[in-house]
Amino acid sequence: MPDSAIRPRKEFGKTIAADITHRLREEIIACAVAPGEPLRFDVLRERFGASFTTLREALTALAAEGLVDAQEQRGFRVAPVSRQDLTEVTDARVLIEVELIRRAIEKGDDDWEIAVISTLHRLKRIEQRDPEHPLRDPEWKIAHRQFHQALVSACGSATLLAIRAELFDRAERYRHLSANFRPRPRDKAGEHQAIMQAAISRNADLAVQLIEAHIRSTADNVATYAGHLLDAE
Amino acid sequence: MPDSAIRPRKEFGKTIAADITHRLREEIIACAVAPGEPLRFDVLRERFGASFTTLREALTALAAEGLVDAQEQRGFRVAPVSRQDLTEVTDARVLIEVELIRRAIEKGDDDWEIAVISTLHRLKRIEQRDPEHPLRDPEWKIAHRQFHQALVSACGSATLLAIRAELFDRAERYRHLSANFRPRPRDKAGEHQAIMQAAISRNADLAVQLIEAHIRSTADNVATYAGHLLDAE
DNA sequence: CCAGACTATATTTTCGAAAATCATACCGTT
DNA sequence: AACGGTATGATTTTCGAAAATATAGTCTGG
Repeated sequence: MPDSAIRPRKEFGKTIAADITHRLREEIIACAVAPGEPLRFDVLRERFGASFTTLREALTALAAEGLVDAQEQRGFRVAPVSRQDLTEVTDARVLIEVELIRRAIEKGDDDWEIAVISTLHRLKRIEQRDPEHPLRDPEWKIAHRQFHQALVSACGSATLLAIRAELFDRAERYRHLSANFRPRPRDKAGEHQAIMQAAISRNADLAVQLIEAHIRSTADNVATYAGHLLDAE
Repeated sequence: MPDSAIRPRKEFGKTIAADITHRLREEIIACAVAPGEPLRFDVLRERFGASFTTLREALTALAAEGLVDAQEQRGFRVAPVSRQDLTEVTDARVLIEVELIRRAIEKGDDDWEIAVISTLHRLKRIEQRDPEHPLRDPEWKIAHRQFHQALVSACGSATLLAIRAELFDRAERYRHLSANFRPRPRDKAGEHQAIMQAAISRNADLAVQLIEAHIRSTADNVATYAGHLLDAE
């Protein structure tokens, strides 16, 4: 018997819909389903083993996050990618992340410092273990996400954190898009280390400068190595 | 086809789910259903004449917008209100709106100027007609929303405009919350006029200053006159 | 009288059939 | 051949019954 018969069906949420939302989100971010590709119910039904309405609920939630494009009466598709969208997501991320890092540095307590340091430590450990293709490693992705999350977690605004998280996901999809074409990842480890140090030493201006450069250079990389995918269609 | 001619079930969207999403959103913003109130399917079913799954889809969409609170396996409820949430929404609005007004002033073309002027004109006309309780007048609400939308529409970022729209809705719910207790609206007409003039004359710094004051004073008003509703639970 | 287990009821969540809608191919006419 | 309309098949959307889960109420043993 395959896993689905033995393993619990709901891994990430209490409801099947929430679980499928989570799984499909990860697949879209990882570009396991191509941008712009139609999401037909027959296919999804077989893949996720859920019914029409449950899938519909998941797709509706992802549409609100900007990862899925709902075309009324004509179904859903994976949100398309474009240079314009990449630019918008990048600019929005800079605007919000810069503000949040300032607030976090101002408000962060001991627990925040510990979270920043420990998440970076885990990230570096994973990078040491397998320094080749970080985006292919699910553990690296989680650790990377958690480090950036930890940096701003003390900002004091759940509202802005939620918006930041959505934008992070949308940006991560672009990183995956270019991962297959990028010859070699640049020195992210050093950048993360520098950001952490600036944050912990409460040097807000420096941290802001580093974060902005980090975000923008990632986006530039995507535009360079996945440009052909952004122009087509 | 004949059904829609007699009694159009779908007013705002092509699908029933999208229509209910829209109608329920307006009801929540207008505080026709109280913050924190449970949204039970029996009740919604009778009220909107739709089935479980269709309602579920609408509630999921509104949960993603922050107007509904989804409690897994325990149904949905109208998103609660609090001082903390009001502060977060206000701060987030200032952060984003200030940036967007700057971009709009920089990029806005003739069409933008026309949109700003004409939406303000309509707003003032409605205010002249019935200057008493603007928030009770659906037309005023729409015109007010459209004026503020027009101001930033030329910013060039659909992504940030969508985020801004969500925050605007969440803030509008707080305005409605305090509307019943506020003795008399302050001089909004004058503020709108001043914002428009600053924008059209491309005085970005002044426009930013006025917008921020506009947003914050509205929030202060809510905190003053609806404070008792924010502390209770 | 209380804590915990059990039962009954209320409510949410999920399912697959059925209705509605869209896309395509076909046909007849000009 | 080009065009417009229509039938056909594919796909989405909606429905209400059925399953799963939570909540309230009851009972029992201590």
